[in-house]
Amino acid sequence: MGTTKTDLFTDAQNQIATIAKALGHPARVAILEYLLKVNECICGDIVNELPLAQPTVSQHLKELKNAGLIKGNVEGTAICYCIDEAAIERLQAYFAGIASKLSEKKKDCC
Amino acid sequence: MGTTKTDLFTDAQNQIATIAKALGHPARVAILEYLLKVNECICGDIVNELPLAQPTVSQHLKELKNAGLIKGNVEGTAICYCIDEAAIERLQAYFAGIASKLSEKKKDCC
DNA sequence: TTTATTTATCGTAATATTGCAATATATAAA
DNA sequence: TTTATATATTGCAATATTACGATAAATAAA
Repeated sequence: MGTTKTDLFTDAQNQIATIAKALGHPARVAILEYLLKVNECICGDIVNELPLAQPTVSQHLKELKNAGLIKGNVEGTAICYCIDEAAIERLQAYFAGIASKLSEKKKDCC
Repeated sequence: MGTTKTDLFTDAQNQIATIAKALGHPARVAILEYLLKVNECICGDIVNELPLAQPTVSQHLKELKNAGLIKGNVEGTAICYCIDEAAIERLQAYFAGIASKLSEKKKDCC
């Protein structure tokens, strides 16, 4: 118990869930928005932007990276992080698809 | 510890995180997709669609409802569930906004 | 080499999530 | 009222997440 039964669902469902889960924490949303605001690779600097301790930020960055939402390369002493467009586009396409299917049908329920 | 420090982030960041978190489990993605496929209110039936026990499904439905992703009304013995368009549209707009800002800038990094 | 700086990892405590059996609740049907 | 059916809640065990201090690793600068 306590473990998500991923084998019972499709790959597509698991992939969406993985990306969504990575954004399921405000610190990780804040990191994404900061990377977007600066709009270029950030080398160092992210830790100072967040009201959390350095190991905690490092852990959140790792989760975003594992989920494919950000990319990062070693750049000397610092690390160069930026948003991975592919993941964002996948999410955007997914929800746009749902929204368009929803608009096709009746709203007179619930 | 173990608790997310929501007070350190903006309301907007917490709202996105809450909705994303609700979709951070494949069973809840599957529920959303099932509601979309049927494209009308579902009264009963959801439990049979998922490979999980009834209390587990009930719990997932509760989380989707708390996050505002689905709506549900009591309908006799059954419960009528359907997708809440507003939440989907908020997500779609959020990611579309990120995607468009990303496309404005250089890609020659990371 | 030594020192400073930056990020990652380890270890751990507190809390949250997942899943389900058992049970409760609520309504429909007999 | 009794029975059947559908969903919710409770309680619990297993696991995951969150957060951070301490420490390691890796590179730049002195």
